[in-house]
This record gives sequence, C-alpha cells and structure tokens, in this order.
Amino acid sequence: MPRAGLSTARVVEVAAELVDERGWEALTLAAVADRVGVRLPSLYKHVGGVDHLRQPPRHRAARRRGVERSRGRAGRRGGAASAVAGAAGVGPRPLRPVRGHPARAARCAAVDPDDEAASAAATQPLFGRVRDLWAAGGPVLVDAARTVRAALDGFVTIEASDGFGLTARWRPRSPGCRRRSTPRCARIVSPGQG
Amino acid sequence: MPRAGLSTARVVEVAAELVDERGWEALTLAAVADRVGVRLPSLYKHVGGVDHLRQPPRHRAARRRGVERSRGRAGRRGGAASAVAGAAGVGPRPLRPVRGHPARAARCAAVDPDDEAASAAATQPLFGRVRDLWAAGGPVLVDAARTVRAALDGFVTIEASDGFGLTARWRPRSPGCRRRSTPRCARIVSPGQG
DNA sequence: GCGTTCTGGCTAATGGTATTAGCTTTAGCG
DNA sequence: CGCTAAAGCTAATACCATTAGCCAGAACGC
Repeated sequence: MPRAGLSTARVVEVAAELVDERGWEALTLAAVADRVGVRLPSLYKHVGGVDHLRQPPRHRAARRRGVERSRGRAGRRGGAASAVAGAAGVGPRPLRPVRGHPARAARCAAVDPDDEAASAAATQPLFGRVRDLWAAGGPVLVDAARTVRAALDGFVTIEASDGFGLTARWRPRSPGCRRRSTPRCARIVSPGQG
Repeated sequence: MPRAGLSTARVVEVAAELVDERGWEALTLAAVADRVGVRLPSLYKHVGGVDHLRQPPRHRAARRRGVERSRGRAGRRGGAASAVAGAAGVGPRPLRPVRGHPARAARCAAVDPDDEAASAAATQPLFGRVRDLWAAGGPVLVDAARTVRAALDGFVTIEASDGFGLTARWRPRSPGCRRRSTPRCARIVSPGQG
C-alpha cells in the first residue's frame, strides 16, 4: 500500500473544496476519502470525525490578529473592519468572493464571539451598508430587506441553538489522550421557500 | 394493530416539539416515530421524508397575512413589523420566546424572501435595535456586536448556499404523483469556538 | 546495514440512518 | 356483509460514521 501522504490540513482542505463545489449536504467522509484517494477509515488517522470537518477553523489565530489590528487602527478606515468585511465580500459588490463557496463563507463568518473588538470590527461595515440601503429606499430596499432578513435568521437561530455558547475543539490523537465528547454543533436548514 | 390516528400535522408538530426539546441533531424519523407510538416506516404515510420535517412551515399563509397587515398599517408602530418582531422576541428582552426552542425560531425566521413588504416589515425592528445599541456604546456594545455578527453569519451563509433561491415544497402522496427531487437544504454549523 | 518502533494505510464489523416494497389489518361506506 | 382505501406493519436495501485490529512501509537507533 503506497502512502497517500495525507495530513490533517490536507483533509480539511479537501473537505472545504467539496463543500464549495457540492454544498454541505455532500460533505461525507466517504466523499472526502474518495477524493483524496484513500479508504474511508483512514481519515480517522488525521481528523477526529466528520464534525471536525464541519467546524469553522482557527478562531484563535483570527482573534489575535483582529485584536492587534483594531488596537492599532481603531476608528480609521481599513484595518480589521475592512479586512474582515472584505474577506466576507460585504461591500458595493456584496458577497462576490463567497457566492458559490459555502465553506469559504463559513470561514469568513466565523468570528470569535468572545472577542468583542474583533466581532464589532468585523460587522460594522455590514451594519453601515444595511443602514444606507434602508435610507435609500426604492428598488434597493429589496436588498436591504433581504439583508436584514438574513440577519434575523442568523440572530434567532444562533441564539436559540446555543446562545453563542462555545463548542469543544477536536485535537489529533495522542497517547494517553482520550477523545472528548462530541462538540455541540447546531445545524439550521437554510430557509428556502416552504 | 390499533391505529394511532396520526396526520401530517400531528407528525410535523411532534417533530417540532422534539427539536425544541433536544435540538435539530435529535430530529430523526426514529425519534419521531417512537414519540408518536408508531413504527418508523409508518411515518411515510404522512410525511415525505425527514426533509419535510426540517422545512420551516407555511410561508404562503404567513406571506398573505404579512401583506394584508403591512398594507393596512404601513409606517405605523405595530402591525406586521412588531408582530413578527414580537414573535421572534426581538426587543428589550431579546429572544425570550425562542431561546431553547430552535424549531420555533426557525418558524419565526422563515419569512418568504420574495415578499419584499413582509420581509422588510419583519426585520425593521431588529435593524433599529442594532442601530440603537451601536449608538449607545459601552457595555451594550457587546450585544450589538453579537447581533451583527449573527447578521453576518446569516447573510453570508444564505447568500453562499443558494442566494435566496427557492426550494421545492413537499406535498402528500397522491396517485400518479411521483415524488420530486430532494429539496436543496443548506445546513450551517453554528460557529462555536474553533 | 539491520532491527525496532511508530505511523498511515487497510479490512472487517457494528450500529445508526433514511427509504422503498409489499403485506395485513382497520375504518368507512354502499 | 362485502368492498375499498388508508394506515399500520415487517423485511430488505443502501447509505453513513465509527471502532477494532492487522500489516506494511518509513524513520530511527545501534
């Protein structure tokens, strides 16, 4: 058996590709294993399970960066605010970079809720955009309505599911380290037309 | 075999109870069947499948009501705006009624995206609340940050998954009517700490 | 260079899930 | 009563995630 040369990062990356291409529904270990050219159980040598692949990555690093930037450039244009907003694609051409890339979207949207500075900085531009659209009225109001509707969805859903609670993070196996309990992962169904 | 006297409405209702009590993760046909006192496959006589139970209900009716109200009371305090906001619990005591009731939350959040009037009316109060919190600054800013972060989550996620597209709706079986393709249901993982 | 150890693959097995097919019983109606 | 349609049921299929345990290749100490 030749080795596939996998790593945790590689598996997570392929999973994200899969989600971007075929949506969250298509994210199964079988699909990931198939794509990296390995049998399914082999993935468990690199990731903790399917939940691991569903988690948005690296809050801690993002948090540190966010704090640094917002300290240095508070109040200015640019900095953490525009950086995160730019990453999420919120702006004149909303969501260009994430449209059709759900995994990337999850990554952008996942700001550490405990980091007030980063959270505030991340979302201020969106807030401003909604306000402007709303004030403008007319045809643009449709965009505003949709934006705020999405806000309501996210707000209600997250509050109702775990109230911005924390979830445990998976770590690679190491000797003497038992796997901890399954992280609490709330799922919502995207509200299409019912 | 005595009959359990089920109906589509009853099954959906029990499923919602289950979600409220134990979360979306616990919503399985087995659990629903157990709770209504019936074997699993029997549920297929009443619902189209598990996706049917996950869909937020009754956009059409909500839409009609929303239009009527927003026509009659546009611009006033109350009306559709405060009705939906009240249902969602957005206000001085945010989300009281839905906290711990994810199914109810999904129901509240699911406004027909095509109905601009209803959508706008539904979400205006949330928008106003965020603006006020933001303007107030200080400790309340945490709430504002979290609220807007949730907005970003919802916005980005929905846009990325189906861009506010429509999904098919399930109907009870009838002779000569084949089941249509599975509705597109995007799931997101609630962004806990990563 | 050789043997040991660790790592990353594998197969097999378990138990959960949704779904369909086809049978049986019940309820309702002439 | 007898027929029919609906509402249960069992059985079977085909996924899925997860764990256990085996085996070969790579890395490392001698």
